[in-house]
Amino acid sequence: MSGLRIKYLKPALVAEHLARADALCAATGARLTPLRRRVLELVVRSGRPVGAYELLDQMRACGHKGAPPTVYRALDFLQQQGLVHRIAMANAYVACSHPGCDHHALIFVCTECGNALELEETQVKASVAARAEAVGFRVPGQPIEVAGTCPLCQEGRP
Amino acid sequence: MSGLRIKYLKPALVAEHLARADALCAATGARLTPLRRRVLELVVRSGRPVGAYELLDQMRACGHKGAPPTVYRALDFLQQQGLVHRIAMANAYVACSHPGCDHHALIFVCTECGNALELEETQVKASVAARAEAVGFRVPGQPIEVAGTCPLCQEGRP
DNA sequence: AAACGAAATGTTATATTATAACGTTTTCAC
DNA sequence: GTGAAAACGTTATAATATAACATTTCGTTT
Repeated sequence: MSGLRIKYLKPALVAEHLARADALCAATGARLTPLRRRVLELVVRSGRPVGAYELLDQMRACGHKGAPPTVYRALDFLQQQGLVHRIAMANAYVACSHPGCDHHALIFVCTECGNALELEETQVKASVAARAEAVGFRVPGQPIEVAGTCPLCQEGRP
Repeated sequence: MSGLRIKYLKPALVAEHLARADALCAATGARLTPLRRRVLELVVRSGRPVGAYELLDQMRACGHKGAPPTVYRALDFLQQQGLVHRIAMANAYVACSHPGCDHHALIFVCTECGNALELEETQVKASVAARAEAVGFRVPGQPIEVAGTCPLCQEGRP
């Protein structure tokens, strides 16, 4: 991960994302508390996978006195609600781009810049499911991470 | 990960695996030193994904005075040679089941027992490649991790 | 064989990521 | 209001991984 292109989402898109989260949680009875909502907002605003301690620093920069468990608990909740995905290969967390739907099957992660692209997808999902069935594995609908190089980083731009 | 079934490979299979590694490294000029070979042997013998510190403990149990970098460097080398895969979701390392071929495309990882199953695969690989091309991502041939539950763990056996 | 440079290994310290454990506060149902 | 459960605060620590630099080994050249 060399040049970490910063990529903040437009405020309007952030607001829209949060509103959708509000609606989803209201529908399921899950409690999107101010703290959890704040963490989600930070993840959404980043527009890319961010580390837990990065989020913690941002919380602190905004005056919040928090420790790691604060962030990790919020992230756990957000993952359970399908609002955030954990990218294992990057030890990072990214906002789900289609919360509410469970079409999300594929996340391309750029090993150069750290950005990620989540796709709605059926073909890969289907072929994985077929293969899983063949060997007796049961696979839940979690997104699949694929490492690669994004278009921008392929052009030599760091 | 509840019941961690122990699953040691038969000595004959371990020897065969190591011999193949010897041959591959001899062919490419890579130096499979005693230390690296020892680490590979431990990974192969485990027959499942193992943590770096687990390997370190085994090294120490056999009288080797080593520190983390020792194991991590050996693992880095083995990964470069395609002899070992890192399972990011488990922070663990597993022997490649088809070293030398690059058919490996898919690794099912059981979140219950921690075992993994590596498959030679073309369908998933092809659909991922198609999707990657559509969005401009370049994806190297690294195996794809898929979390799930293995047949044994589905039967209630921990 | 001696000397050199590069690769590998040893060693110490520390960074990074994540969770355990327990106390306090808030929230909600009754 | 009261009690139980959920959420949050706080401290400490576990688990994973790497930085930095010294030493040794190895292959090559002289």
